[in-house]
Amino acid sequence: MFNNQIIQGDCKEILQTFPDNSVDLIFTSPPYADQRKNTYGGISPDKYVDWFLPRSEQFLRILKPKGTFILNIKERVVRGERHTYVIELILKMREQGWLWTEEFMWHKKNSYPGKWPNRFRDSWERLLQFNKQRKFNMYQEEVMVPVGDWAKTRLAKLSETDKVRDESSVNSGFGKNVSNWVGRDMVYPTNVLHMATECFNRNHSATFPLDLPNWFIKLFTEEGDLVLDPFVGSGTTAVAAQTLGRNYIGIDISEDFCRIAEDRLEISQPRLFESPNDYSIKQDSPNGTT
Amino acid sequence: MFNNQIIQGDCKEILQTFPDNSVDLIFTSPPYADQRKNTYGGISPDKYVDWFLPRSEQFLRILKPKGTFILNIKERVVRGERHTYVIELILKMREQGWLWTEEFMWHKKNSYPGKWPNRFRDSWERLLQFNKQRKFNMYQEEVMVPVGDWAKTRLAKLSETDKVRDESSVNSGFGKNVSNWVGRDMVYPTNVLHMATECFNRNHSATFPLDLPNWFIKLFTEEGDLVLDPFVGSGTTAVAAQTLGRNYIGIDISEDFCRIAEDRLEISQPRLFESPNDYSIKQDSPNGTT
DNA sequence: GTTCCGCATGAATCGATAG
DNA sequence: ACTATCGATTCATGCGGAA
Repeated sequence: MFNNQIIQGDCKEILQTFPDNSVDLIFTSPPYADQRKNTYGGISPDKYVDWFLPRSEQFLRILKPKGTFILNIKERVVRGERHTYVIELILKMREQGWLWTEEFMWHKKNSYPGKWPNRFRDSWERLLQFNKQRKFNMYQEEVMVPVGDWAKTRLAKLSETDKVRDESSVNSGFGKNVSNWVGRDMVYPTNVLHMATECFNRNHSATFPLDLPNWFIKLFTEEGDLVLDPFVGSGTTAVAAQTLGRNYIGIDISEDFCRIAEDRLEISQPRLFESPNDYSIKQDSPNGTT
Repeated sequence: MFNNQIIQGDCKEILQTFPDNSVDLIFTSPPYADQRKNTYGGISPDKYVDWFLPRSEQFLRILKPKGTFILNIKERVVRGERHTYVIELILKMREQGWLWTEEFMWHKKNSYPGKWPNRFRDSWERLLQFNKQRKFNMYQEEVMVPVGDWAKTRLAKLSETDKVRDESSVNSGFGKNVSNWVGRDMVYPTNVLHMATECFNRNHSATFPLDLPNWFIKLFTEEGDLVLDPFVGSGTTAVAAQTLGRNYIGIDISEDFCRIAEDRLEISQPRLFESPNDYSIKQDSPNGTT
């Protein structure tokens, strides 16, 4: 098929040539409404849902039954209000047959600066998880994180004070949980991710950090699986998939972006032989102090 | 009127006795669907919107034109999916006349423990901001936070070495730049709040940390303003308002909760004479490392 | 070789000005 | 009135050069 390629075109048309149930993970950050006008022509917020739905219909068809679709998106402010196109999209996609399984939170540590009389800087984006079935592939152990300071300090004093408390306060839920942590270095993460945007690469404006697709690819796929990004842009998703030993397909309507993505894939390829697992996931430790 | 009281009853009826445009801030964390069954009879997720709308209609009427409504809520999981009642509520409240101004994010640093095969621990909640007008009262300076580690480490040596340099090299352009930073260790926060839940209150569920109402009361009201919590529960919002020198009104359908709230208000009252501003806001520093 | 600092750069938003 | 463009605002981040 098209494995490990960047394809130029509109994913609405390109994907029609794909067979049913063939993709393990779709991870994408589509052009936000009116946001990347120069490359995408600027979809107006009011028409965004209608623009998106025929594409998500294709996503639904080509996704494997146990596959996952992660949609990175954030609504913009229109006339002083958060626009509703994202939450309307969720409702419409459910009518289309999607399950809205979860909403992860990307806390952008370095959000865009600015000051306004009626709002603060927007510092988070949504990562909507959609599935075809209630049962889907999830490899939670792959994204475990080192235990945070909270647990470290808590467990240090456990033997002294908390063991006594453990007996006295049974229904706090705390004492029982602590015993699960003892002797562990790694814990499961939460649904909040703390990552900085990458605004330093001059050649390509990577919209999200490599760690973001990295995390979800590890979580929802195994090696050899197929990862699709239908709005691949500068190719961050494809690079992450390639580095992690997954197959990738990237689609973008812009020829320039396709070329940039191919260049990045070319450059990142040799790294496989140097340090295969050099991408550290800076995901939040459960207490958020990392 | 009812200033500085806890009122037992259903806010839908109680609020009908309130005059129009009389409240400066409504801050509340309503009973989540099916969560506080024993007290509110357990509103089923599918009926939640219909249950809420007549109440939010009263909120809209009694709120001052430049006032704000902060709604702390999070949809629960139903049959493996995030339920849609929260986003449906947003759409319906807009039809009611509300403006959906912003969505703050409360990152719960110590989320409820647990492990499931298909999802991680839920570590964030929504704080939906609604307004009647595009222009509303906002006192941003009241919630400024210490500057992040970046500036801390970089400016740490300023007072020692660089102040000397400042005098010797006048036209380097460096001295002028420094003057902007010296004495300025506070920056505006973002729309992501990092606070731990308070897990010591065992008798009543659905508690949020005192810092949460504290932060919004400081941000959206001045001293002497009126703060309403129509689902006051154990009284956290009222205590915060009282401590900050605002007037409060708390409403709850449960007599037990009303008594607990009144007790807490009684206890917290004397603190005013000890240390009026002793509640440190642990809001996120912009880089999220706090 | 470290550590340290200057610099450019963002999926932004508002208000004013202009057609 | 309603849209389109532009300037001002602001701060975390990594790179590159300097000490």
